[in-house]
Amino acid sequence: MNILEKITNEFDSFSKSERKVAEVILASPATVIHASIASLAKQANISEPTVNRFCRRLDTKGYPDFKLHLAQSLANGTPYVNRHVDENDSADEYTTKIFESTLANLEMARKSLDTSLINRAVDVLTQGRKISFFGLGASAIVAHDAQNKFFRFNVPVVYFDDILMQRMSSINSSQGDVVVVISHTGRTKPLVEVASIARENDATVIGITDAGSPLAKECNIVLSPTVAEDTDLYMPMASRIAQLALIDILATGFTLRRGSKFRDNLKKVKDSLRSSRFERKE
Amino acid sequence: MNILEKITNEFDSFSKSERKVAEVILASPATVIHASIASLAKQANISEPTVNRFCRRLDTKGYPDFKLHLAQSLANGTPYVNRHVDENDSADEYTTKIFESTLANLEMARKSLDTSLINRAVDVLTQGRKISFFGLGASAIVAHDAQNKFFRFNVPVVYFDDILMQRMSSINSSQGDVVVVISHTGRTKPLVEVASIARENDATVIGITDAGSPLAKECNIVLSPTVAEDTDLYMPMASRIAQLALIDILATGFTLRRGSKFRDNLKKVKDSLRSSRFERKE
DNA sequence: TCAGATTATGAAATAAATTTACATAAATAC
DNA sequence: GTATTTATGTAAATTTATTTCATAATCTGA
Repeated sequence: MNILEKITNEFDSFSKSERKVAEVILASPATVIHASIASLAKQANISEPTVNRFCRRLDTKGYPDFKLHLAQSLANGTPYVNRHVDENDSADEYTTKIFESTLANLEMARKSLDTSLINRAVDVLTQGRKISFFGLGASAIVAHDAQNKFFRFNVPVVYFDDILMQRMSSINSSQGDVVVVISHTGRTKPLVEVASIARENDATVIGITDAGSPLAKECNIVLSPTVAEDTDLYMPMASRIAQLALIDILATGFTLRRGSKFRDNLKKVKDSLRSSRFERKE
Repeated sequence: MNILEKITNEFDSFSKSERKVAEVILASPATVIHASIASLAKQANISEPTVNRFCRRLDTKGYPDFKLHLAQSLANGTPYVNRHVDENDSADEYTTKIFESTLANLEMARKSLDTSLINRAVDVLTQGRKISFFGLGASAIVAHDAQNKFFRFNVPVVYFDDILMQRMSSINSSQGDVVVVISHTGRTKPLVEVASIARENDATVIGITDAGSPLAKECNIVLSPTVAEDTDLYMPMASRIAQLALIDILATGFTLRRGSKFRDNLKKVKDSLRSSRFERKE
């Protein structure tokens, strides 16, 4: 764990003097990195050995080692899922915060994904006779993107963002068909029904959704890229970006499984666009 | 610059003894972090002051400061835009690579964005009478997503992924209208024409595209989230995720500009979904 | 509330690590 | 091949960090 987070977490268990040091450190960690133990002690109004004890309490070998850890925490660009945009933020500030939060959430999603399940999902996708991607609202975009990727592979693929079309399509599905349902919360009733219908018709259902949700229960395979609870406060943000990254992963897995000859297809699709483009001059 | 890269770059300009230290450091930087100047000197078979001079040569204050820099270089986890997926990668490997590349590219996009232009774009958007988002292919998804966000603000907003609709729509635009055209390359001929038509009809055109492209020339404001050249090798990946992050930023700027009363709107939209959802149990 | 125990803190001494000053060796130029 | 510059090492000085030990603060249980 990041030592800055550790200080924050354990703050309550610190003694009076330790809290003083902690406050000074948290206030400006970047300055502390270049301070000697003496100057830090002075800033915090405590003695040098107390600083030293503080460092050891945090499982470092001593003050210099502590500074090393601190430097590393800072270098990580500080992953602050929790840095919320504020009313009076400048363009510069909210831009930074949104990027930081997106990065931190992607990192989180990556850790939460089970690669053995990804592997199984890729298996299923490559063996599928027909692939359908269903999503509503922000997840419709992810489904749309998935179609855009998979159609390049020259496999039958459809995408619907209309609940009626999704229903009709899943009623017509059968063994060998793969249905991918996408929903961040996994609690959208009509979509849960769609998944259920698809299963009743023997299609394999892959869910890109919250692992414990009602939707997840209807799926054969559940992939759940988890992001921080509070990031989609007013509108979907981090969740859909994490879902898109997952689509990239599935598409990549798909092409790898299909072998190298197959990859020529991709090039063909890409080249087909050329005539509608302005040439690059360089 | 990363101090490890710096050592590599300047290696040729080092003296004989300096090279010895450099070699030891490059061989196992993680070990050096915990070594004293004496032990490093011994390992490199040179004297302590030489190590010290080596550190200063690299623009650090001395050995401890050098270790700090080194620690930070290591902490950065090494940004791997260039770690390409390999034929024989396991699910675990390609998952990691895609996440890393996405993260690195987002970081890159963040650095490339000019926040003062974002600020101007937000100005234009808040003052627009009607907002249109146009994109084709993978960028259509981004336009789709933008519509999904901006319609929540209760402003007239449309999105088209069909080139004919885009043309018709821009022919009908007029002063006060804002047209946002999205294209990674900025070289898709029909879309450049659409932008040109919109401008002729006095709409304000915001481009989310490559800064030097033909499309950029037709825009009043150009926002260009730059990603590494080779990441969209076979299909759009990093580019569209960076574009989506930019949409988040514009949408956030929009809500901030509109003030707090306005944010109730967002809550209303979100609440309206409740009845179609399964309740959470916890 | 108070004695006794425990824990926290700081002053001074010690130990460790780093830097400086200076001398010598190596490399380069003329 | 000597003069000059540059590179390196030894040893001393300085800075920095740690340990020891005494004292102060806090807590425990009658």
